[in-house]
Formats: sequence, C-alpha cells, structure tokens
Amino acid sequence: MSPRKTASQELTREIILEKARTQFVEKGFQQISMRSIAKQLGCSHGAIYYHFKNKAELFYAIVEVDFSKLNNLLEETIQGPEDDSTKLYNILIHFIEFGLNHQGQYEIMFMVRNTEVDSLSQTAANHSYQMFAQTVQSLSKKKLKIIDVWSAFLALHGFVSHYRGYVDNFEEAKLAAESHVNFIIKGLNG
Amino acid sequence: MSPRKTASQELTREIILEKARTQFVEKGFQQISMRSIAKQLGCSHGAIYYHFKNKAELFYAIVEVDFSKLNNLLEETIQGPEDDSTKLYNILIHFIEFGLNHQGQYEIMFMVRNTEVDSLSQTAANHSYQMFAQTVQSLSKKKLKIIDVWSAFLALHGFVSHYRGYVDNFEEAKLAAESHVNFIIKGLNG
DNA sequence: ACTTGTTATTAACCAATGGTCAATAAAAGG
DNA sequence: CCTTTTATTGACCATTGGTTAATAACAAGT
Repeated sequence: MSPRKTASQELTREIILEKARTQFVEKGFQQISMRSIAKQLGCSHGAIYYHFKNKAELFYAIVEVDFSKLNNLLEETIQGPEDDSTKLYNILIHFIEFGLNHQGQYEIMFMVRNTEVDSLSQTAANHSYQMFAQTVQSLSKKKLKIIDVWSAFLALHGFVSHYRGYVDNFEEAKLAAESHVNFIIKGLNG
Repeated sequence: MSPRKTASQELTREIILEKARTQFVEKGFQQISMRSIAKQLGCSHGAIYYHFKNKAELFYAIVEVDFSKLNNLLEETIQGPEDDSTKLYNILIHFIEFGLNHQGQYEIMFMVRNTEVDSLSQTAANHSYQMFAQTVQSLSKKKLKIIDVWSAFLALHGFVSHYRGYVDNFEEAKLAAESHVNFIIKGLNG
C-alpha cells in the first residue's frame, strides 16, 4: 500500500536476481514475465524497473555470471594435467554440458536474435567463442585452420540448440553428446 | 462496417496465406501479429480466426508447403546424374541453402520450442530428418553409423541456427557453408 | 419475389504482456 | 524538526492472442 517499504524489506539488485534466476532457469526468457517475478518478490512489477532498465537487462545480468563460469571452466581445463587430446575432448564435452545445464542462459547468449538482448550478449558471446577457439587451437595436434575451429563450434552449437528443451540436463543427452564430440574430433583431425 | 463483406471481397484461406507469408518471410513468426496481417488484408483480425484456429496453425500452413519443397529437393538430388560423393556434398549444401533462404520456416520447423506450434511441426520436422538421413546414408561410400548421420544433421543445424538473422540469404554465407560442409564430410568419412 | 436458414465478418470484449510515470511515504542528512 | 533524496506503488498505455454476440450477405426452397 505505502509507496515505499521499510528498510528491511527493500529490494536490491541481488534479491531480484536471485528470485528471477530460479524462474528463469525453470522456464526460460520468453515464458516468464516481470509480473511473475514481482509476484514472487512481493512487490509491484514497476519496482523492478527501478533496479533494471528492462527485462533484457535483468536477464542479461543473470546470464553474465554463468558465462564467466564457462570461461573459467575452459581455462581450468586447458591448465589441467591431462594430455592434449583428452583436454580437447573435455573442452568440447564441457561446452555441451554447460549449454544443456544452463539452457536459459545459452538461449539468451547464443540464440535470441531480436533487438532485445542483442548488443550486450553479442559481445559476450563473441568473447566466449574467442576463448573456445583459442583453447581448441592450442590443444589440437596439427595446426588447425580457423575455419575448422569455427565449424567445430557450430557443430557443438547445433547439438545444444537441438537438445535444449528436449532434455532437462546434460546427463540425459550424455551418450549422444559423447558420440557427437567424437564426430567433431574426426572433422578436426581428418 | 457491415458484418459481412460482399462476395468478391470475401476472405479465403489462400488469400490469407498469401499476405501472411510475405510478412512472415520478412519478419518471422514472433514479430508479426494477427492484427498486422488483418490490416494488410483490410479486415478485422477476428475474421482470420474464422479460417484458422490460431496463429500457430496459420503459420504452420505456410511452413508445410515450403518443407515439402525441401523434401522434393532432396529427392531430386538423389536421383540426379552426379556421382555419389558429389550428391552427398550437394545434399548438405542444399539443406543449408534451404534453411537460410527460408529462415522463418526453418525457425518454426526446427527451433520453436514452446507448445504453440509443436505437435504439428514436430512430426513434419521428423519426417524431413528421416528423408535427410536416408538420403545421406544411401550416398555415403562406407556404411555409416546412424549416430554419425545424426551428428552431421546437428552440425548443419548449428550452421543454419547461427547464421539465421545475421545473413539475409544463403549467398551471403556461401563460402562458410562450403567449408562447413567439407568439415562435416570429413567427420562422416573419417 | 419472399422466406428461411446458413455463413462470414465485425466490433466489442478478455486477460496478459512490457513499459512509463505522477504521487508519495520512508529514509537520510542537515 | 525540516528538507531532500530515494524506493515503491498503482494507475495508466499500447500491444498481443484469442473469444463471442450480433448481424449483414449469401444460398436454397417455395
């Protein structure tokens, strides 16, 4: 009722992100509304707009965090103790694993096309790809053509794009993923 | 004004499809509204619902036609005079070509996930894949594992999924497409 | 021609959605 | 205690997909 809540109940970016994230992870960008988030927060949907410019910016803030985790994961893998061809295999698998275990995030980062999210996610996606490409190239036996690394990425992307929505997590598509990664490696080494 | 138009101005499924198609091809499923179609038709948006159950059904009717063209294209290719490895190459290229020259259709058929379109496009997409798989398998030198054919499809899908929205048509991505197809063939033959 | 029944269309309606904004009460600072 | 800043509300907007009662145009029967 009152136009401002008492200090202990005030909204913060963090509390909004927390609640938004759970809904987002469950249902994806399109399916959840600012009003449904507000409802769970116990505030009016207008209040959220005080903390975030719009829906896209709110969701990008979520996505950002997870994608820096992906980047870390790639970096860790490359510095691990395994031999290079094992590492290469792991990189490819981990990319798929990330995509299927963070489907909403993956969607915004690599699939949403209209102007909504765009310029933000564009550069971030690019950064993730750069990291991927660099990693793959440094791990491969022979000097790879960059265009082949790009093809490998697109092939991974196809896998995630397809299975997203059909499976709930990586585990459910693990066998297919392993086989697909082997296919890609054949393409890289062939 | 009047609750029914004179005979010569009456709507038909065909006239609706025709106008809807042009908007659809230009902007895609999400971006165009029943009202914008109605506006171009010079009728109220309610009238369209007399001819089509809902937006999904209307757009599926468009998509259906184009996808039967894809299926024909695959069939023609397999019966052409070229040798098998050329045919295989052509099949893969043609799939990408179709996807990038019919981006809206491809989107509905292979990418839209929410319940809207679903069961309709699901079976049609499956049919298209079956045809693709069968064709690829019959053209390959060695007996392919079906899982590799699936990987090849996913790799193509990744290409189309990515370039959709960045290019307007196949021509603009032709070089990349050719290289990607070679990558896939290495995976199949490797 | 008149009557009757069918059919295609409209316009008003509904519930959501993303987004904006004046009003305002709580907090912070002097 | 007064003033300014700040966070929130709730009413509003335009737009969307979809439904439905009312009704004019049509076709058929006589």
